[in-house]
Amino acid sequence: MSSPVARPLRADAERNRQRLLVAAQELFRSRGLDVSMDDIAAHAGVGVGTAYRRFRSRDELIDALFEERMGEVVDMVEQGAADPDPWRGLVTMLEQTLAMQATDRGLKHLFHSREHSRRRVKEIRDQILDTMQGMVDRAHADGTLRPDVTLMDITVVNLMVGAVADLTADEDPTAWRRALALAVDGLRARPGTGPLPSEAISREQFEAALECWRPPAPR
Amino acid sequence: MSSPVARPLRADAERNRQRLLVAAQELFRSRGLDVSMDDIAAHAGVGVGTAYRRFRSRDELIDALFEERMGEVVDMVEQGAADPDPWRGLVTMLEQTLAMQATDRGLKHLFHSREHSRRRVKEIRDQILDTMQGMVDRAHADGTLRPDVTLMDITVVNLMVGAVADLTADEDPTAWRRALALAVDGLRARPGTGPLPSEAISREQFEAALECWRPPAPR
DNA sequence: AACGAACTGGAGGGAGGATCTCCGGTTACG
DNA sequence: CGTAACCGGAGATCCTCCCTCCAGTTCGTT
Repeated sequence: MSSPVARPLRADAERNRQRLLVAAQELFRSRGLDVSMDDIAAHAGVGVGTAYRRFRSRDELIDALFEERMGEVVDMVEQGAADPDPWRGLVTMLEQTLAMQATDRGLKHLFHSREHSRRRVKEIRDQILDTMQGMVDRAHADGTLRPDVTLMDITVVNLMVGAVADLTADEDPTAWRRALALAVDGLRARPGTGPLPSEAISREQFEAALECWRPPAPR
Repeated sequence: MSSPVARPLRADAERNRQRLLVAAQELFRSRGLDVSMDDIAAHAGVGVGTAYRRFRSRDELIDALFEERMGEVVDMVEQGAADPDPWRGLVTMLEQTLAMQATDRGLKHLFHSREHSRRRVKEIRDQILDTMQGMVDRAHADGTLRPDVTLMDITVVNLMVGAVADLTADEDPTAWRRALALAVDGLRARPGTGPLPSEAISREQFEAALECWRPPAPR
């Protein structure tokens, strides 16, 4: 049996733990999860040894930071799903999740990796997709969403606008909004738009594609 | 003065040179330009030493392979510009250049790096953008292109559909066509579409953004 | 068929970068 | 004030990539 009461850390140790968490948070946000422990420790103004003493590995640090935050994304999606106007719900959902991606590459990275999906990410992603499927169905019934657009097309839009967000983040953090506006106009049902070419990608294909996303090269 | 007549390579040497070129071509296409000489040599069934004997550096190999191919991209764009219907020209131009990106990550990589733009890439890119500006102007005059869409928006569409092409290339090599169809519908002029949010990105910002593109992580 | 020049493969040295350990010195706190 | 807890960061280990070097092989010429 493990010790029932873990003695609290000494004051300096706890302070350093916090510093490490803050530093990791900042670096993960701006650069994605591929940040070395050396970088994190340096950014926290602490030795690497200290970093490894508090967090056995980078994964443990990631868990400590992101466990709760993943829920935020679920909330964004469900908030959109709760909108009585399905079209507006869909659009605000895209806006919200993209705003997240634009400001937190770490969280984005987490959702895109199968690496960390050994934990809860997979289930959360499935849950989100189920909710989104409902939104798509209602927007179809409503007649506002182009009928030949599928759930996977929505995720592809998310992916492609997300790419704009990634690449332009350091130059113009709002540039993705224009790209989203264009894409959203493409999603809207309208007379005279022919059927979409090719087939919609399958869910498995999409998961596989997600997996190899990497944050843009730092400059 | 350099030797006026370079003696031809011995038969085996020439054979290996060809093998290296083919191997490099294949790897660059499928993985982008970040392929090690070790990989190329191995893929050619040849020692690394041989690779370095024939090509002083990877850059030399890249030059040998891509010098002429860059012209193809210019042709694609100019072919679109020559279309009497400006809208159709714009769309086919996007299709062509994206089809290229979907099948040749090396060429894509070359166009996106400032690294290699010390050579001709920069001028070629400028030339392409000038031609495209003309297309955009004519499509505006024609009334088919949404009036608030700028040249840079077109390049952003290219970038974002290109991201889809990148990430889905191994799963479904045609998936990008659907994404392009959606985006193109968003570009079309239509009554009732409000002004686009945010500002169009500047050319300098776009160049900077391009630079940090990386091919997706291999699986 | 035999010889010298041209060529080959791949071991290995050097550079860089990440992970993780170890220990002499420092600090908190009962 | 003593000691258990904690600290920093040098450096061991393991990658991967670049590039060189040379003993051994192959070509093509005589």
